[in-house]
Amino acid sequence: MPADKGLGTIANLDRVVHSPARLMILAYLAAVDSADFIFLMNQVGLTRGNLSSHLNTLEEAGYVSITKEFVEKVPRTLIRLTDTGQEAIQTYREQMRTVIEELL
Amino acid sequence: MPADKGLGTIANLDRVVHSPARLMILAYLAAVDSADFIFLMNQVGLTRGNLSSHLNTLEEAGYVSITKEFVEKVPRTLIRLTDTGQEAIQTYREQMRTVIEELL
DNA sequence: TCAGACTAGTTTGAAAAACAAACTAATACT
DNA sequence: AGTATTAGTTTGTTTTTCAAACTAGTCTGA
Repeated sequence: MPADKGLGTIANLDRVVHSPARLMILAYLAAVDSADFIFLMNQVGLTRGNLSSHLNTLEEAGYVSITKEFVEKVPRTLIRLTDTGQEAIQTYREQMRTVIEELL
Repeated sequence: MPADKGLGTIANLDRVVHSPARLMILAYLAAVDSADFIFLMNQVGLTRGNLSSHLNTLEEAGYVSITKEFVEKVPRTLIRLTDTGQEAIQTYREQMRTVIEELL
C-alpha cells in the first residue's frame, strides 16, 4: 500500500469502473439508463465478444442488470444500470476528482 | 471507435498515464519533481520489480528521465518528470475532467 | 422446403499488461 | 573469507483485454 494519503486514493480506485472500455459502457448507460446490446456496441465501438465479456464483468459486480426478452421473435438484450452501478460511478467520480486536484 | 463524441474522449485516454500504478508514480513525481527509486517504491507501495518495469514504460514514453549516480559508493537512481511527462499529465487531467462532467 | 445469409450473442484462445519471485552485482559488516 | 544488505533487473506467472470462431435461431428466395 502507498504510504501517502492521496496516492491511496488512486490505489483504491474501482478497477471495474476504471477500465476505459467499461467506463465508456457505464458513461453511456448513465446517460440513457437502458440500452440494447447492438446499440451499445455501436456507441462504444467494441466488438460483440468484447462487449459481451465486459458486460459479464459488470453484471458480476452488480453494476448492470441484463434482461433478455423476445420482441417479434427477435431476441433483445436490455442492459440497465443498477442502483449499485450508479453508486459505483458516483464514488468513482468523487475519487477521480480528488485525484485530478492533487495531480496538479 | 465510439460513435459518441464524449465516449471518444474516454477511448483516447492515454493508457500509459491511466494505469493506476503509473498514475500514482506520476502523481508523486508531479508533487516532488524528483525522487529516488527506493523512496518512490515506499510511497507508491509497489514491489521493486513492479516499479522497475513501470518506470521502464514511463521512460519509453518519454514521461520520466532516469539518471543513475553514485553517492558515497552507493548507487542512486533518480527519477524525474520530463516536460513531456508534465504535458501528458496536463492533457490527462483535462480529458478526465471532461469525462467526469459527462459521466454525471 | 431447403440452402444461404443475417441477427444476436457466447465461448474460446491469443496477445498484452501487471505483478512478484528469483536472480545479479556491488558494498559493508564481523 | 563468508554472510548480510542495498539497489535494481530479469523472468515467469497471473490477470485482463480483445477478437476470431462458434452457436442458435430467423428470414428470404429459388
